[in-house]
Amino acid sequence: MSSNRINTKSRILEVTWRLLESGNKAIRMADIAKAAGVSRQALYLHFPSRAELLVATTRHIDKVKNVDARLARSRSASSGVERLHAFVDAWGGYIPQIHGISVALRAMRDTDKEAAAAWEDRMQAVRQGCEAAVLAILQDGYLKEGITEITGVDLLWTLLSVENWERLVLECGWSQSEYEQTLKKIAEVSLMSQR
Amino acid sequence: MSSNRINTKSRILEVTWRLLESGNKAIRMADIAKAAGVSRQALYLHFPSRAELLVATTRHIDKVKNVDARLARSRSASSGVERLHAFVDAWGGYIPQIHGISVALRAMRDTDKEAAAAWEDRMQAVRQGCEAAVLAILQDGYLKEGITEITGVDLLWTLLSVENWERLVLECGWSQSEYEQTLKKIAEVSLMSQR
DNA sequence: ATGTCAACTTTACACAGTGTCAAGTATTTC
DNA sequence: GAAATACTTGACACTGTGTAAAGTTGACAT
Repeated sequence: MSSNRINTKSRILEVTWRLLESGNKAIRMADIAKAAGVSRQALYLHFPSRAELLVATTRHIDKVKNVDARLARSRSASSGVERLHAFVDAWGGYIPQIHGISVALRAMRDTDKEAAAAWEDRMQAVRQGCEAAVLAILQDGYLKEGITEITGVDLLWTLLSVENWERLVLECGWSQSEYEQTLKKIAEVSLMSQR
Repeated sequence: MSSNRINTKSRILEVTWRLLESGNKAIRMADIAKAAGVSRQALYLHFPSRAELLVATTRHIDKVKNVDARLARSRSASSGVERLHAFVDAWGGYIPQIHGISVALRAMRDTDKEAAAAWEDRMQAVRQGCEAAVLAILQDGYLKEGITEITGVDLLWTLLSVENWERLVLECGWSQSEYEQTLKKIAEVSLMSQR
């Protein structure tokens, strides 16, 4: 029954995702096992460690939610502003989906290299999106005076951090659209010369 | 020897501070004890738990660095912009000093209520500073259209988060003055109507 | 029908770090 | 010289991760 193994494996991933989404920050291996209806040890038959289970869950979510397609849309924009807006929509809209797992991964960063690397990787992908947007603005000739390409990317990347989303949406109670609109505006006034 | 007890206690606080400043994220009770030249158990004679030791260290740093005096200076500014700038200087300049302990406190938030409360408390103090600045801008009549007092505070508070400082200064390699200058500018263009 | 293999379960245990407990020691203080 | 203070030492409970080994169950092949 090799299909059984596959079923169990993806069931574990689904369950992990669901538990992390619940907002409970202290999800243990035992919790995941219980929710998946397997023994705690069975988890280690499929994933070598907690960190790798979380990383695999991230990849699983990416696959299901189709990140690539989301981000591709921002690449087709013609002008710099459009590209900026499209990217804020794409990434900003994706944050809520991966928020649960992002909390777990970040919490493991200090103790686990794998988790740190996985999060770093994800962040570099976001940074690339920022880079493309800033470059498009630069090529349009609208990059603000005093902002270099690099500092512009640093800035946009920082503005669009998951932590800022958490603060505004979860802590301050902003709606997702308020978040997206405001961040677009701030990114604009911070990066682009207004005429 | 009651003075001995006091010496040991403050030595523990100093050593904890120093170790946290070192950037090593995994400081254990045993490490602190060793560095302070006492047994691990002696720590529990002075502080009931790791969380309370960290909280006490925070208060100790505040006392030594004189936070209150720092923040008081921003309160004496006359105009809104000045107040904004003074607050960014005061808080932004304080972040590097408390960064080590802030990392430790935030890492404990998930598992420890005390640590969570201590950090929350600190953040609310910062928020009050933000509130005062935004209010001053509002009273000057320069608060940007579309920004309410509350959203303005949310925004400034988010911009001035320790996490954003970490990203720009530690991760992106900005200097402290680059950080301060840029944040002042962004806060200005985000919150104030430019004439 | 029987044996084999894969996908589990069960039980046990090592390990790290926090926090508790009890008994012992050294120095001061009255 | 007794009592109090500020420790030390050593043992241990607890939680969560990860490892190891032996047992169970069902599908499938011959």
